[in-house]
Amino acid sequence: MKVSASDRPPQAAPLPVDLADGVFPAGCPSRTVLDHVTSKWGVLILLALSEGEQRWSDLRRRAEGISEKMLAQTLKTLERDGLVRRDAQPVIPPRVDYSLTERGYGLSALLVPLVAWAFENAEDIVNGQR
Amino acid sequence: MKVSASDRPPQAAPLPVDLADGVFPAGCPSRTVLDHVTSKWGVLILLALSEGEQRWSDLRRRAEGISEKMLAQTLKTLERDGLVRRDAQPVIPPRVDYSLTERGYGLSALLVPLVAWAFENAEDIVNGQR
DNA sequence: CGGGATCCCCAGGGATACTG
DNA sequence: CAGTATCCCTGGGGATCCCG
Repeated sequence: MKVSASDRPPQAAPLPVDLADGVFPAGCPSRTVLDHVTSKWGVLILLALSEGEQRWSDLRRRAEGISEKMLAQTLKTLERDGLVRRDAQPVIPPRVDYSLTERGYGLSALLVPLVAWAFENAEDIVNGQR
Repeated sequence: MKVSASDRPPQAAPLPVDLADGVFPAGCPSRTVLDHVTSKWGVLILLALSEGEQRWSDLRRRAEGISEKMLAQTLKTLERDGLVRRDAQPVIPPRVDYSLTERGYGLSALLVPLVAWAFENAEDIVNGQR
């Protein structure tokens, strides 16, 4: 059964079926990946790295409020997902650089507009709260 | 000190300064908004609603695995943020329709490519794990 | 400097039961 | 049908100490 266009806002559009079928099921891999990528700190780290290579301490300062544990965990997850490259140099004191992989850059290109949207709409949203 | 272009992958680009300043600080509103929007269930609900108006029970079935508590909580948060519109009809049995607001649609337009990315890359990513 | 290992805590979230 | 209320628990995540 079809629904006439006037029944819903003009912007409403059906998702590609394979996308809908692929993401909504409970156990699907895309859910896991989505969780990694949209995690509280994951977004910020990915965003920071989209500006280029950064050191551990840079990231720690950049993602204000992150604990060492969560930074390590987030970076490890993103590295396992093939989104972040880790370059450890065997010097004293140690120096480790993190950067995005090709795939990581592809993702960050989608994340940047999202974060920009959040930034632009944040004030309106919190104001509407009261 | 400047870094020459060859030192980093060609895709690396600085974020707009106001964006970087706005999102990385700990207490900023954009962090909160971002957390709502990228929350585990928030993304799926927003995505489902991007296809048009849906009822509570539709959403519950769609976002497979969500508990009633989390569905209620997620919808309430998104409604407070002005992203989701709630239309309760005073009939027996009750019927409540949820749909995206104008702002919600703007957001979903950014979310769809992200979820599509997750779906397309999910297999590669989990395969790379072993 | 860049982490790893531990301990510990509370709130995020599930399950169940009830209601308008 | 569309929620609310309650109980309960575990694992996400902070704090701290240590090590190469």
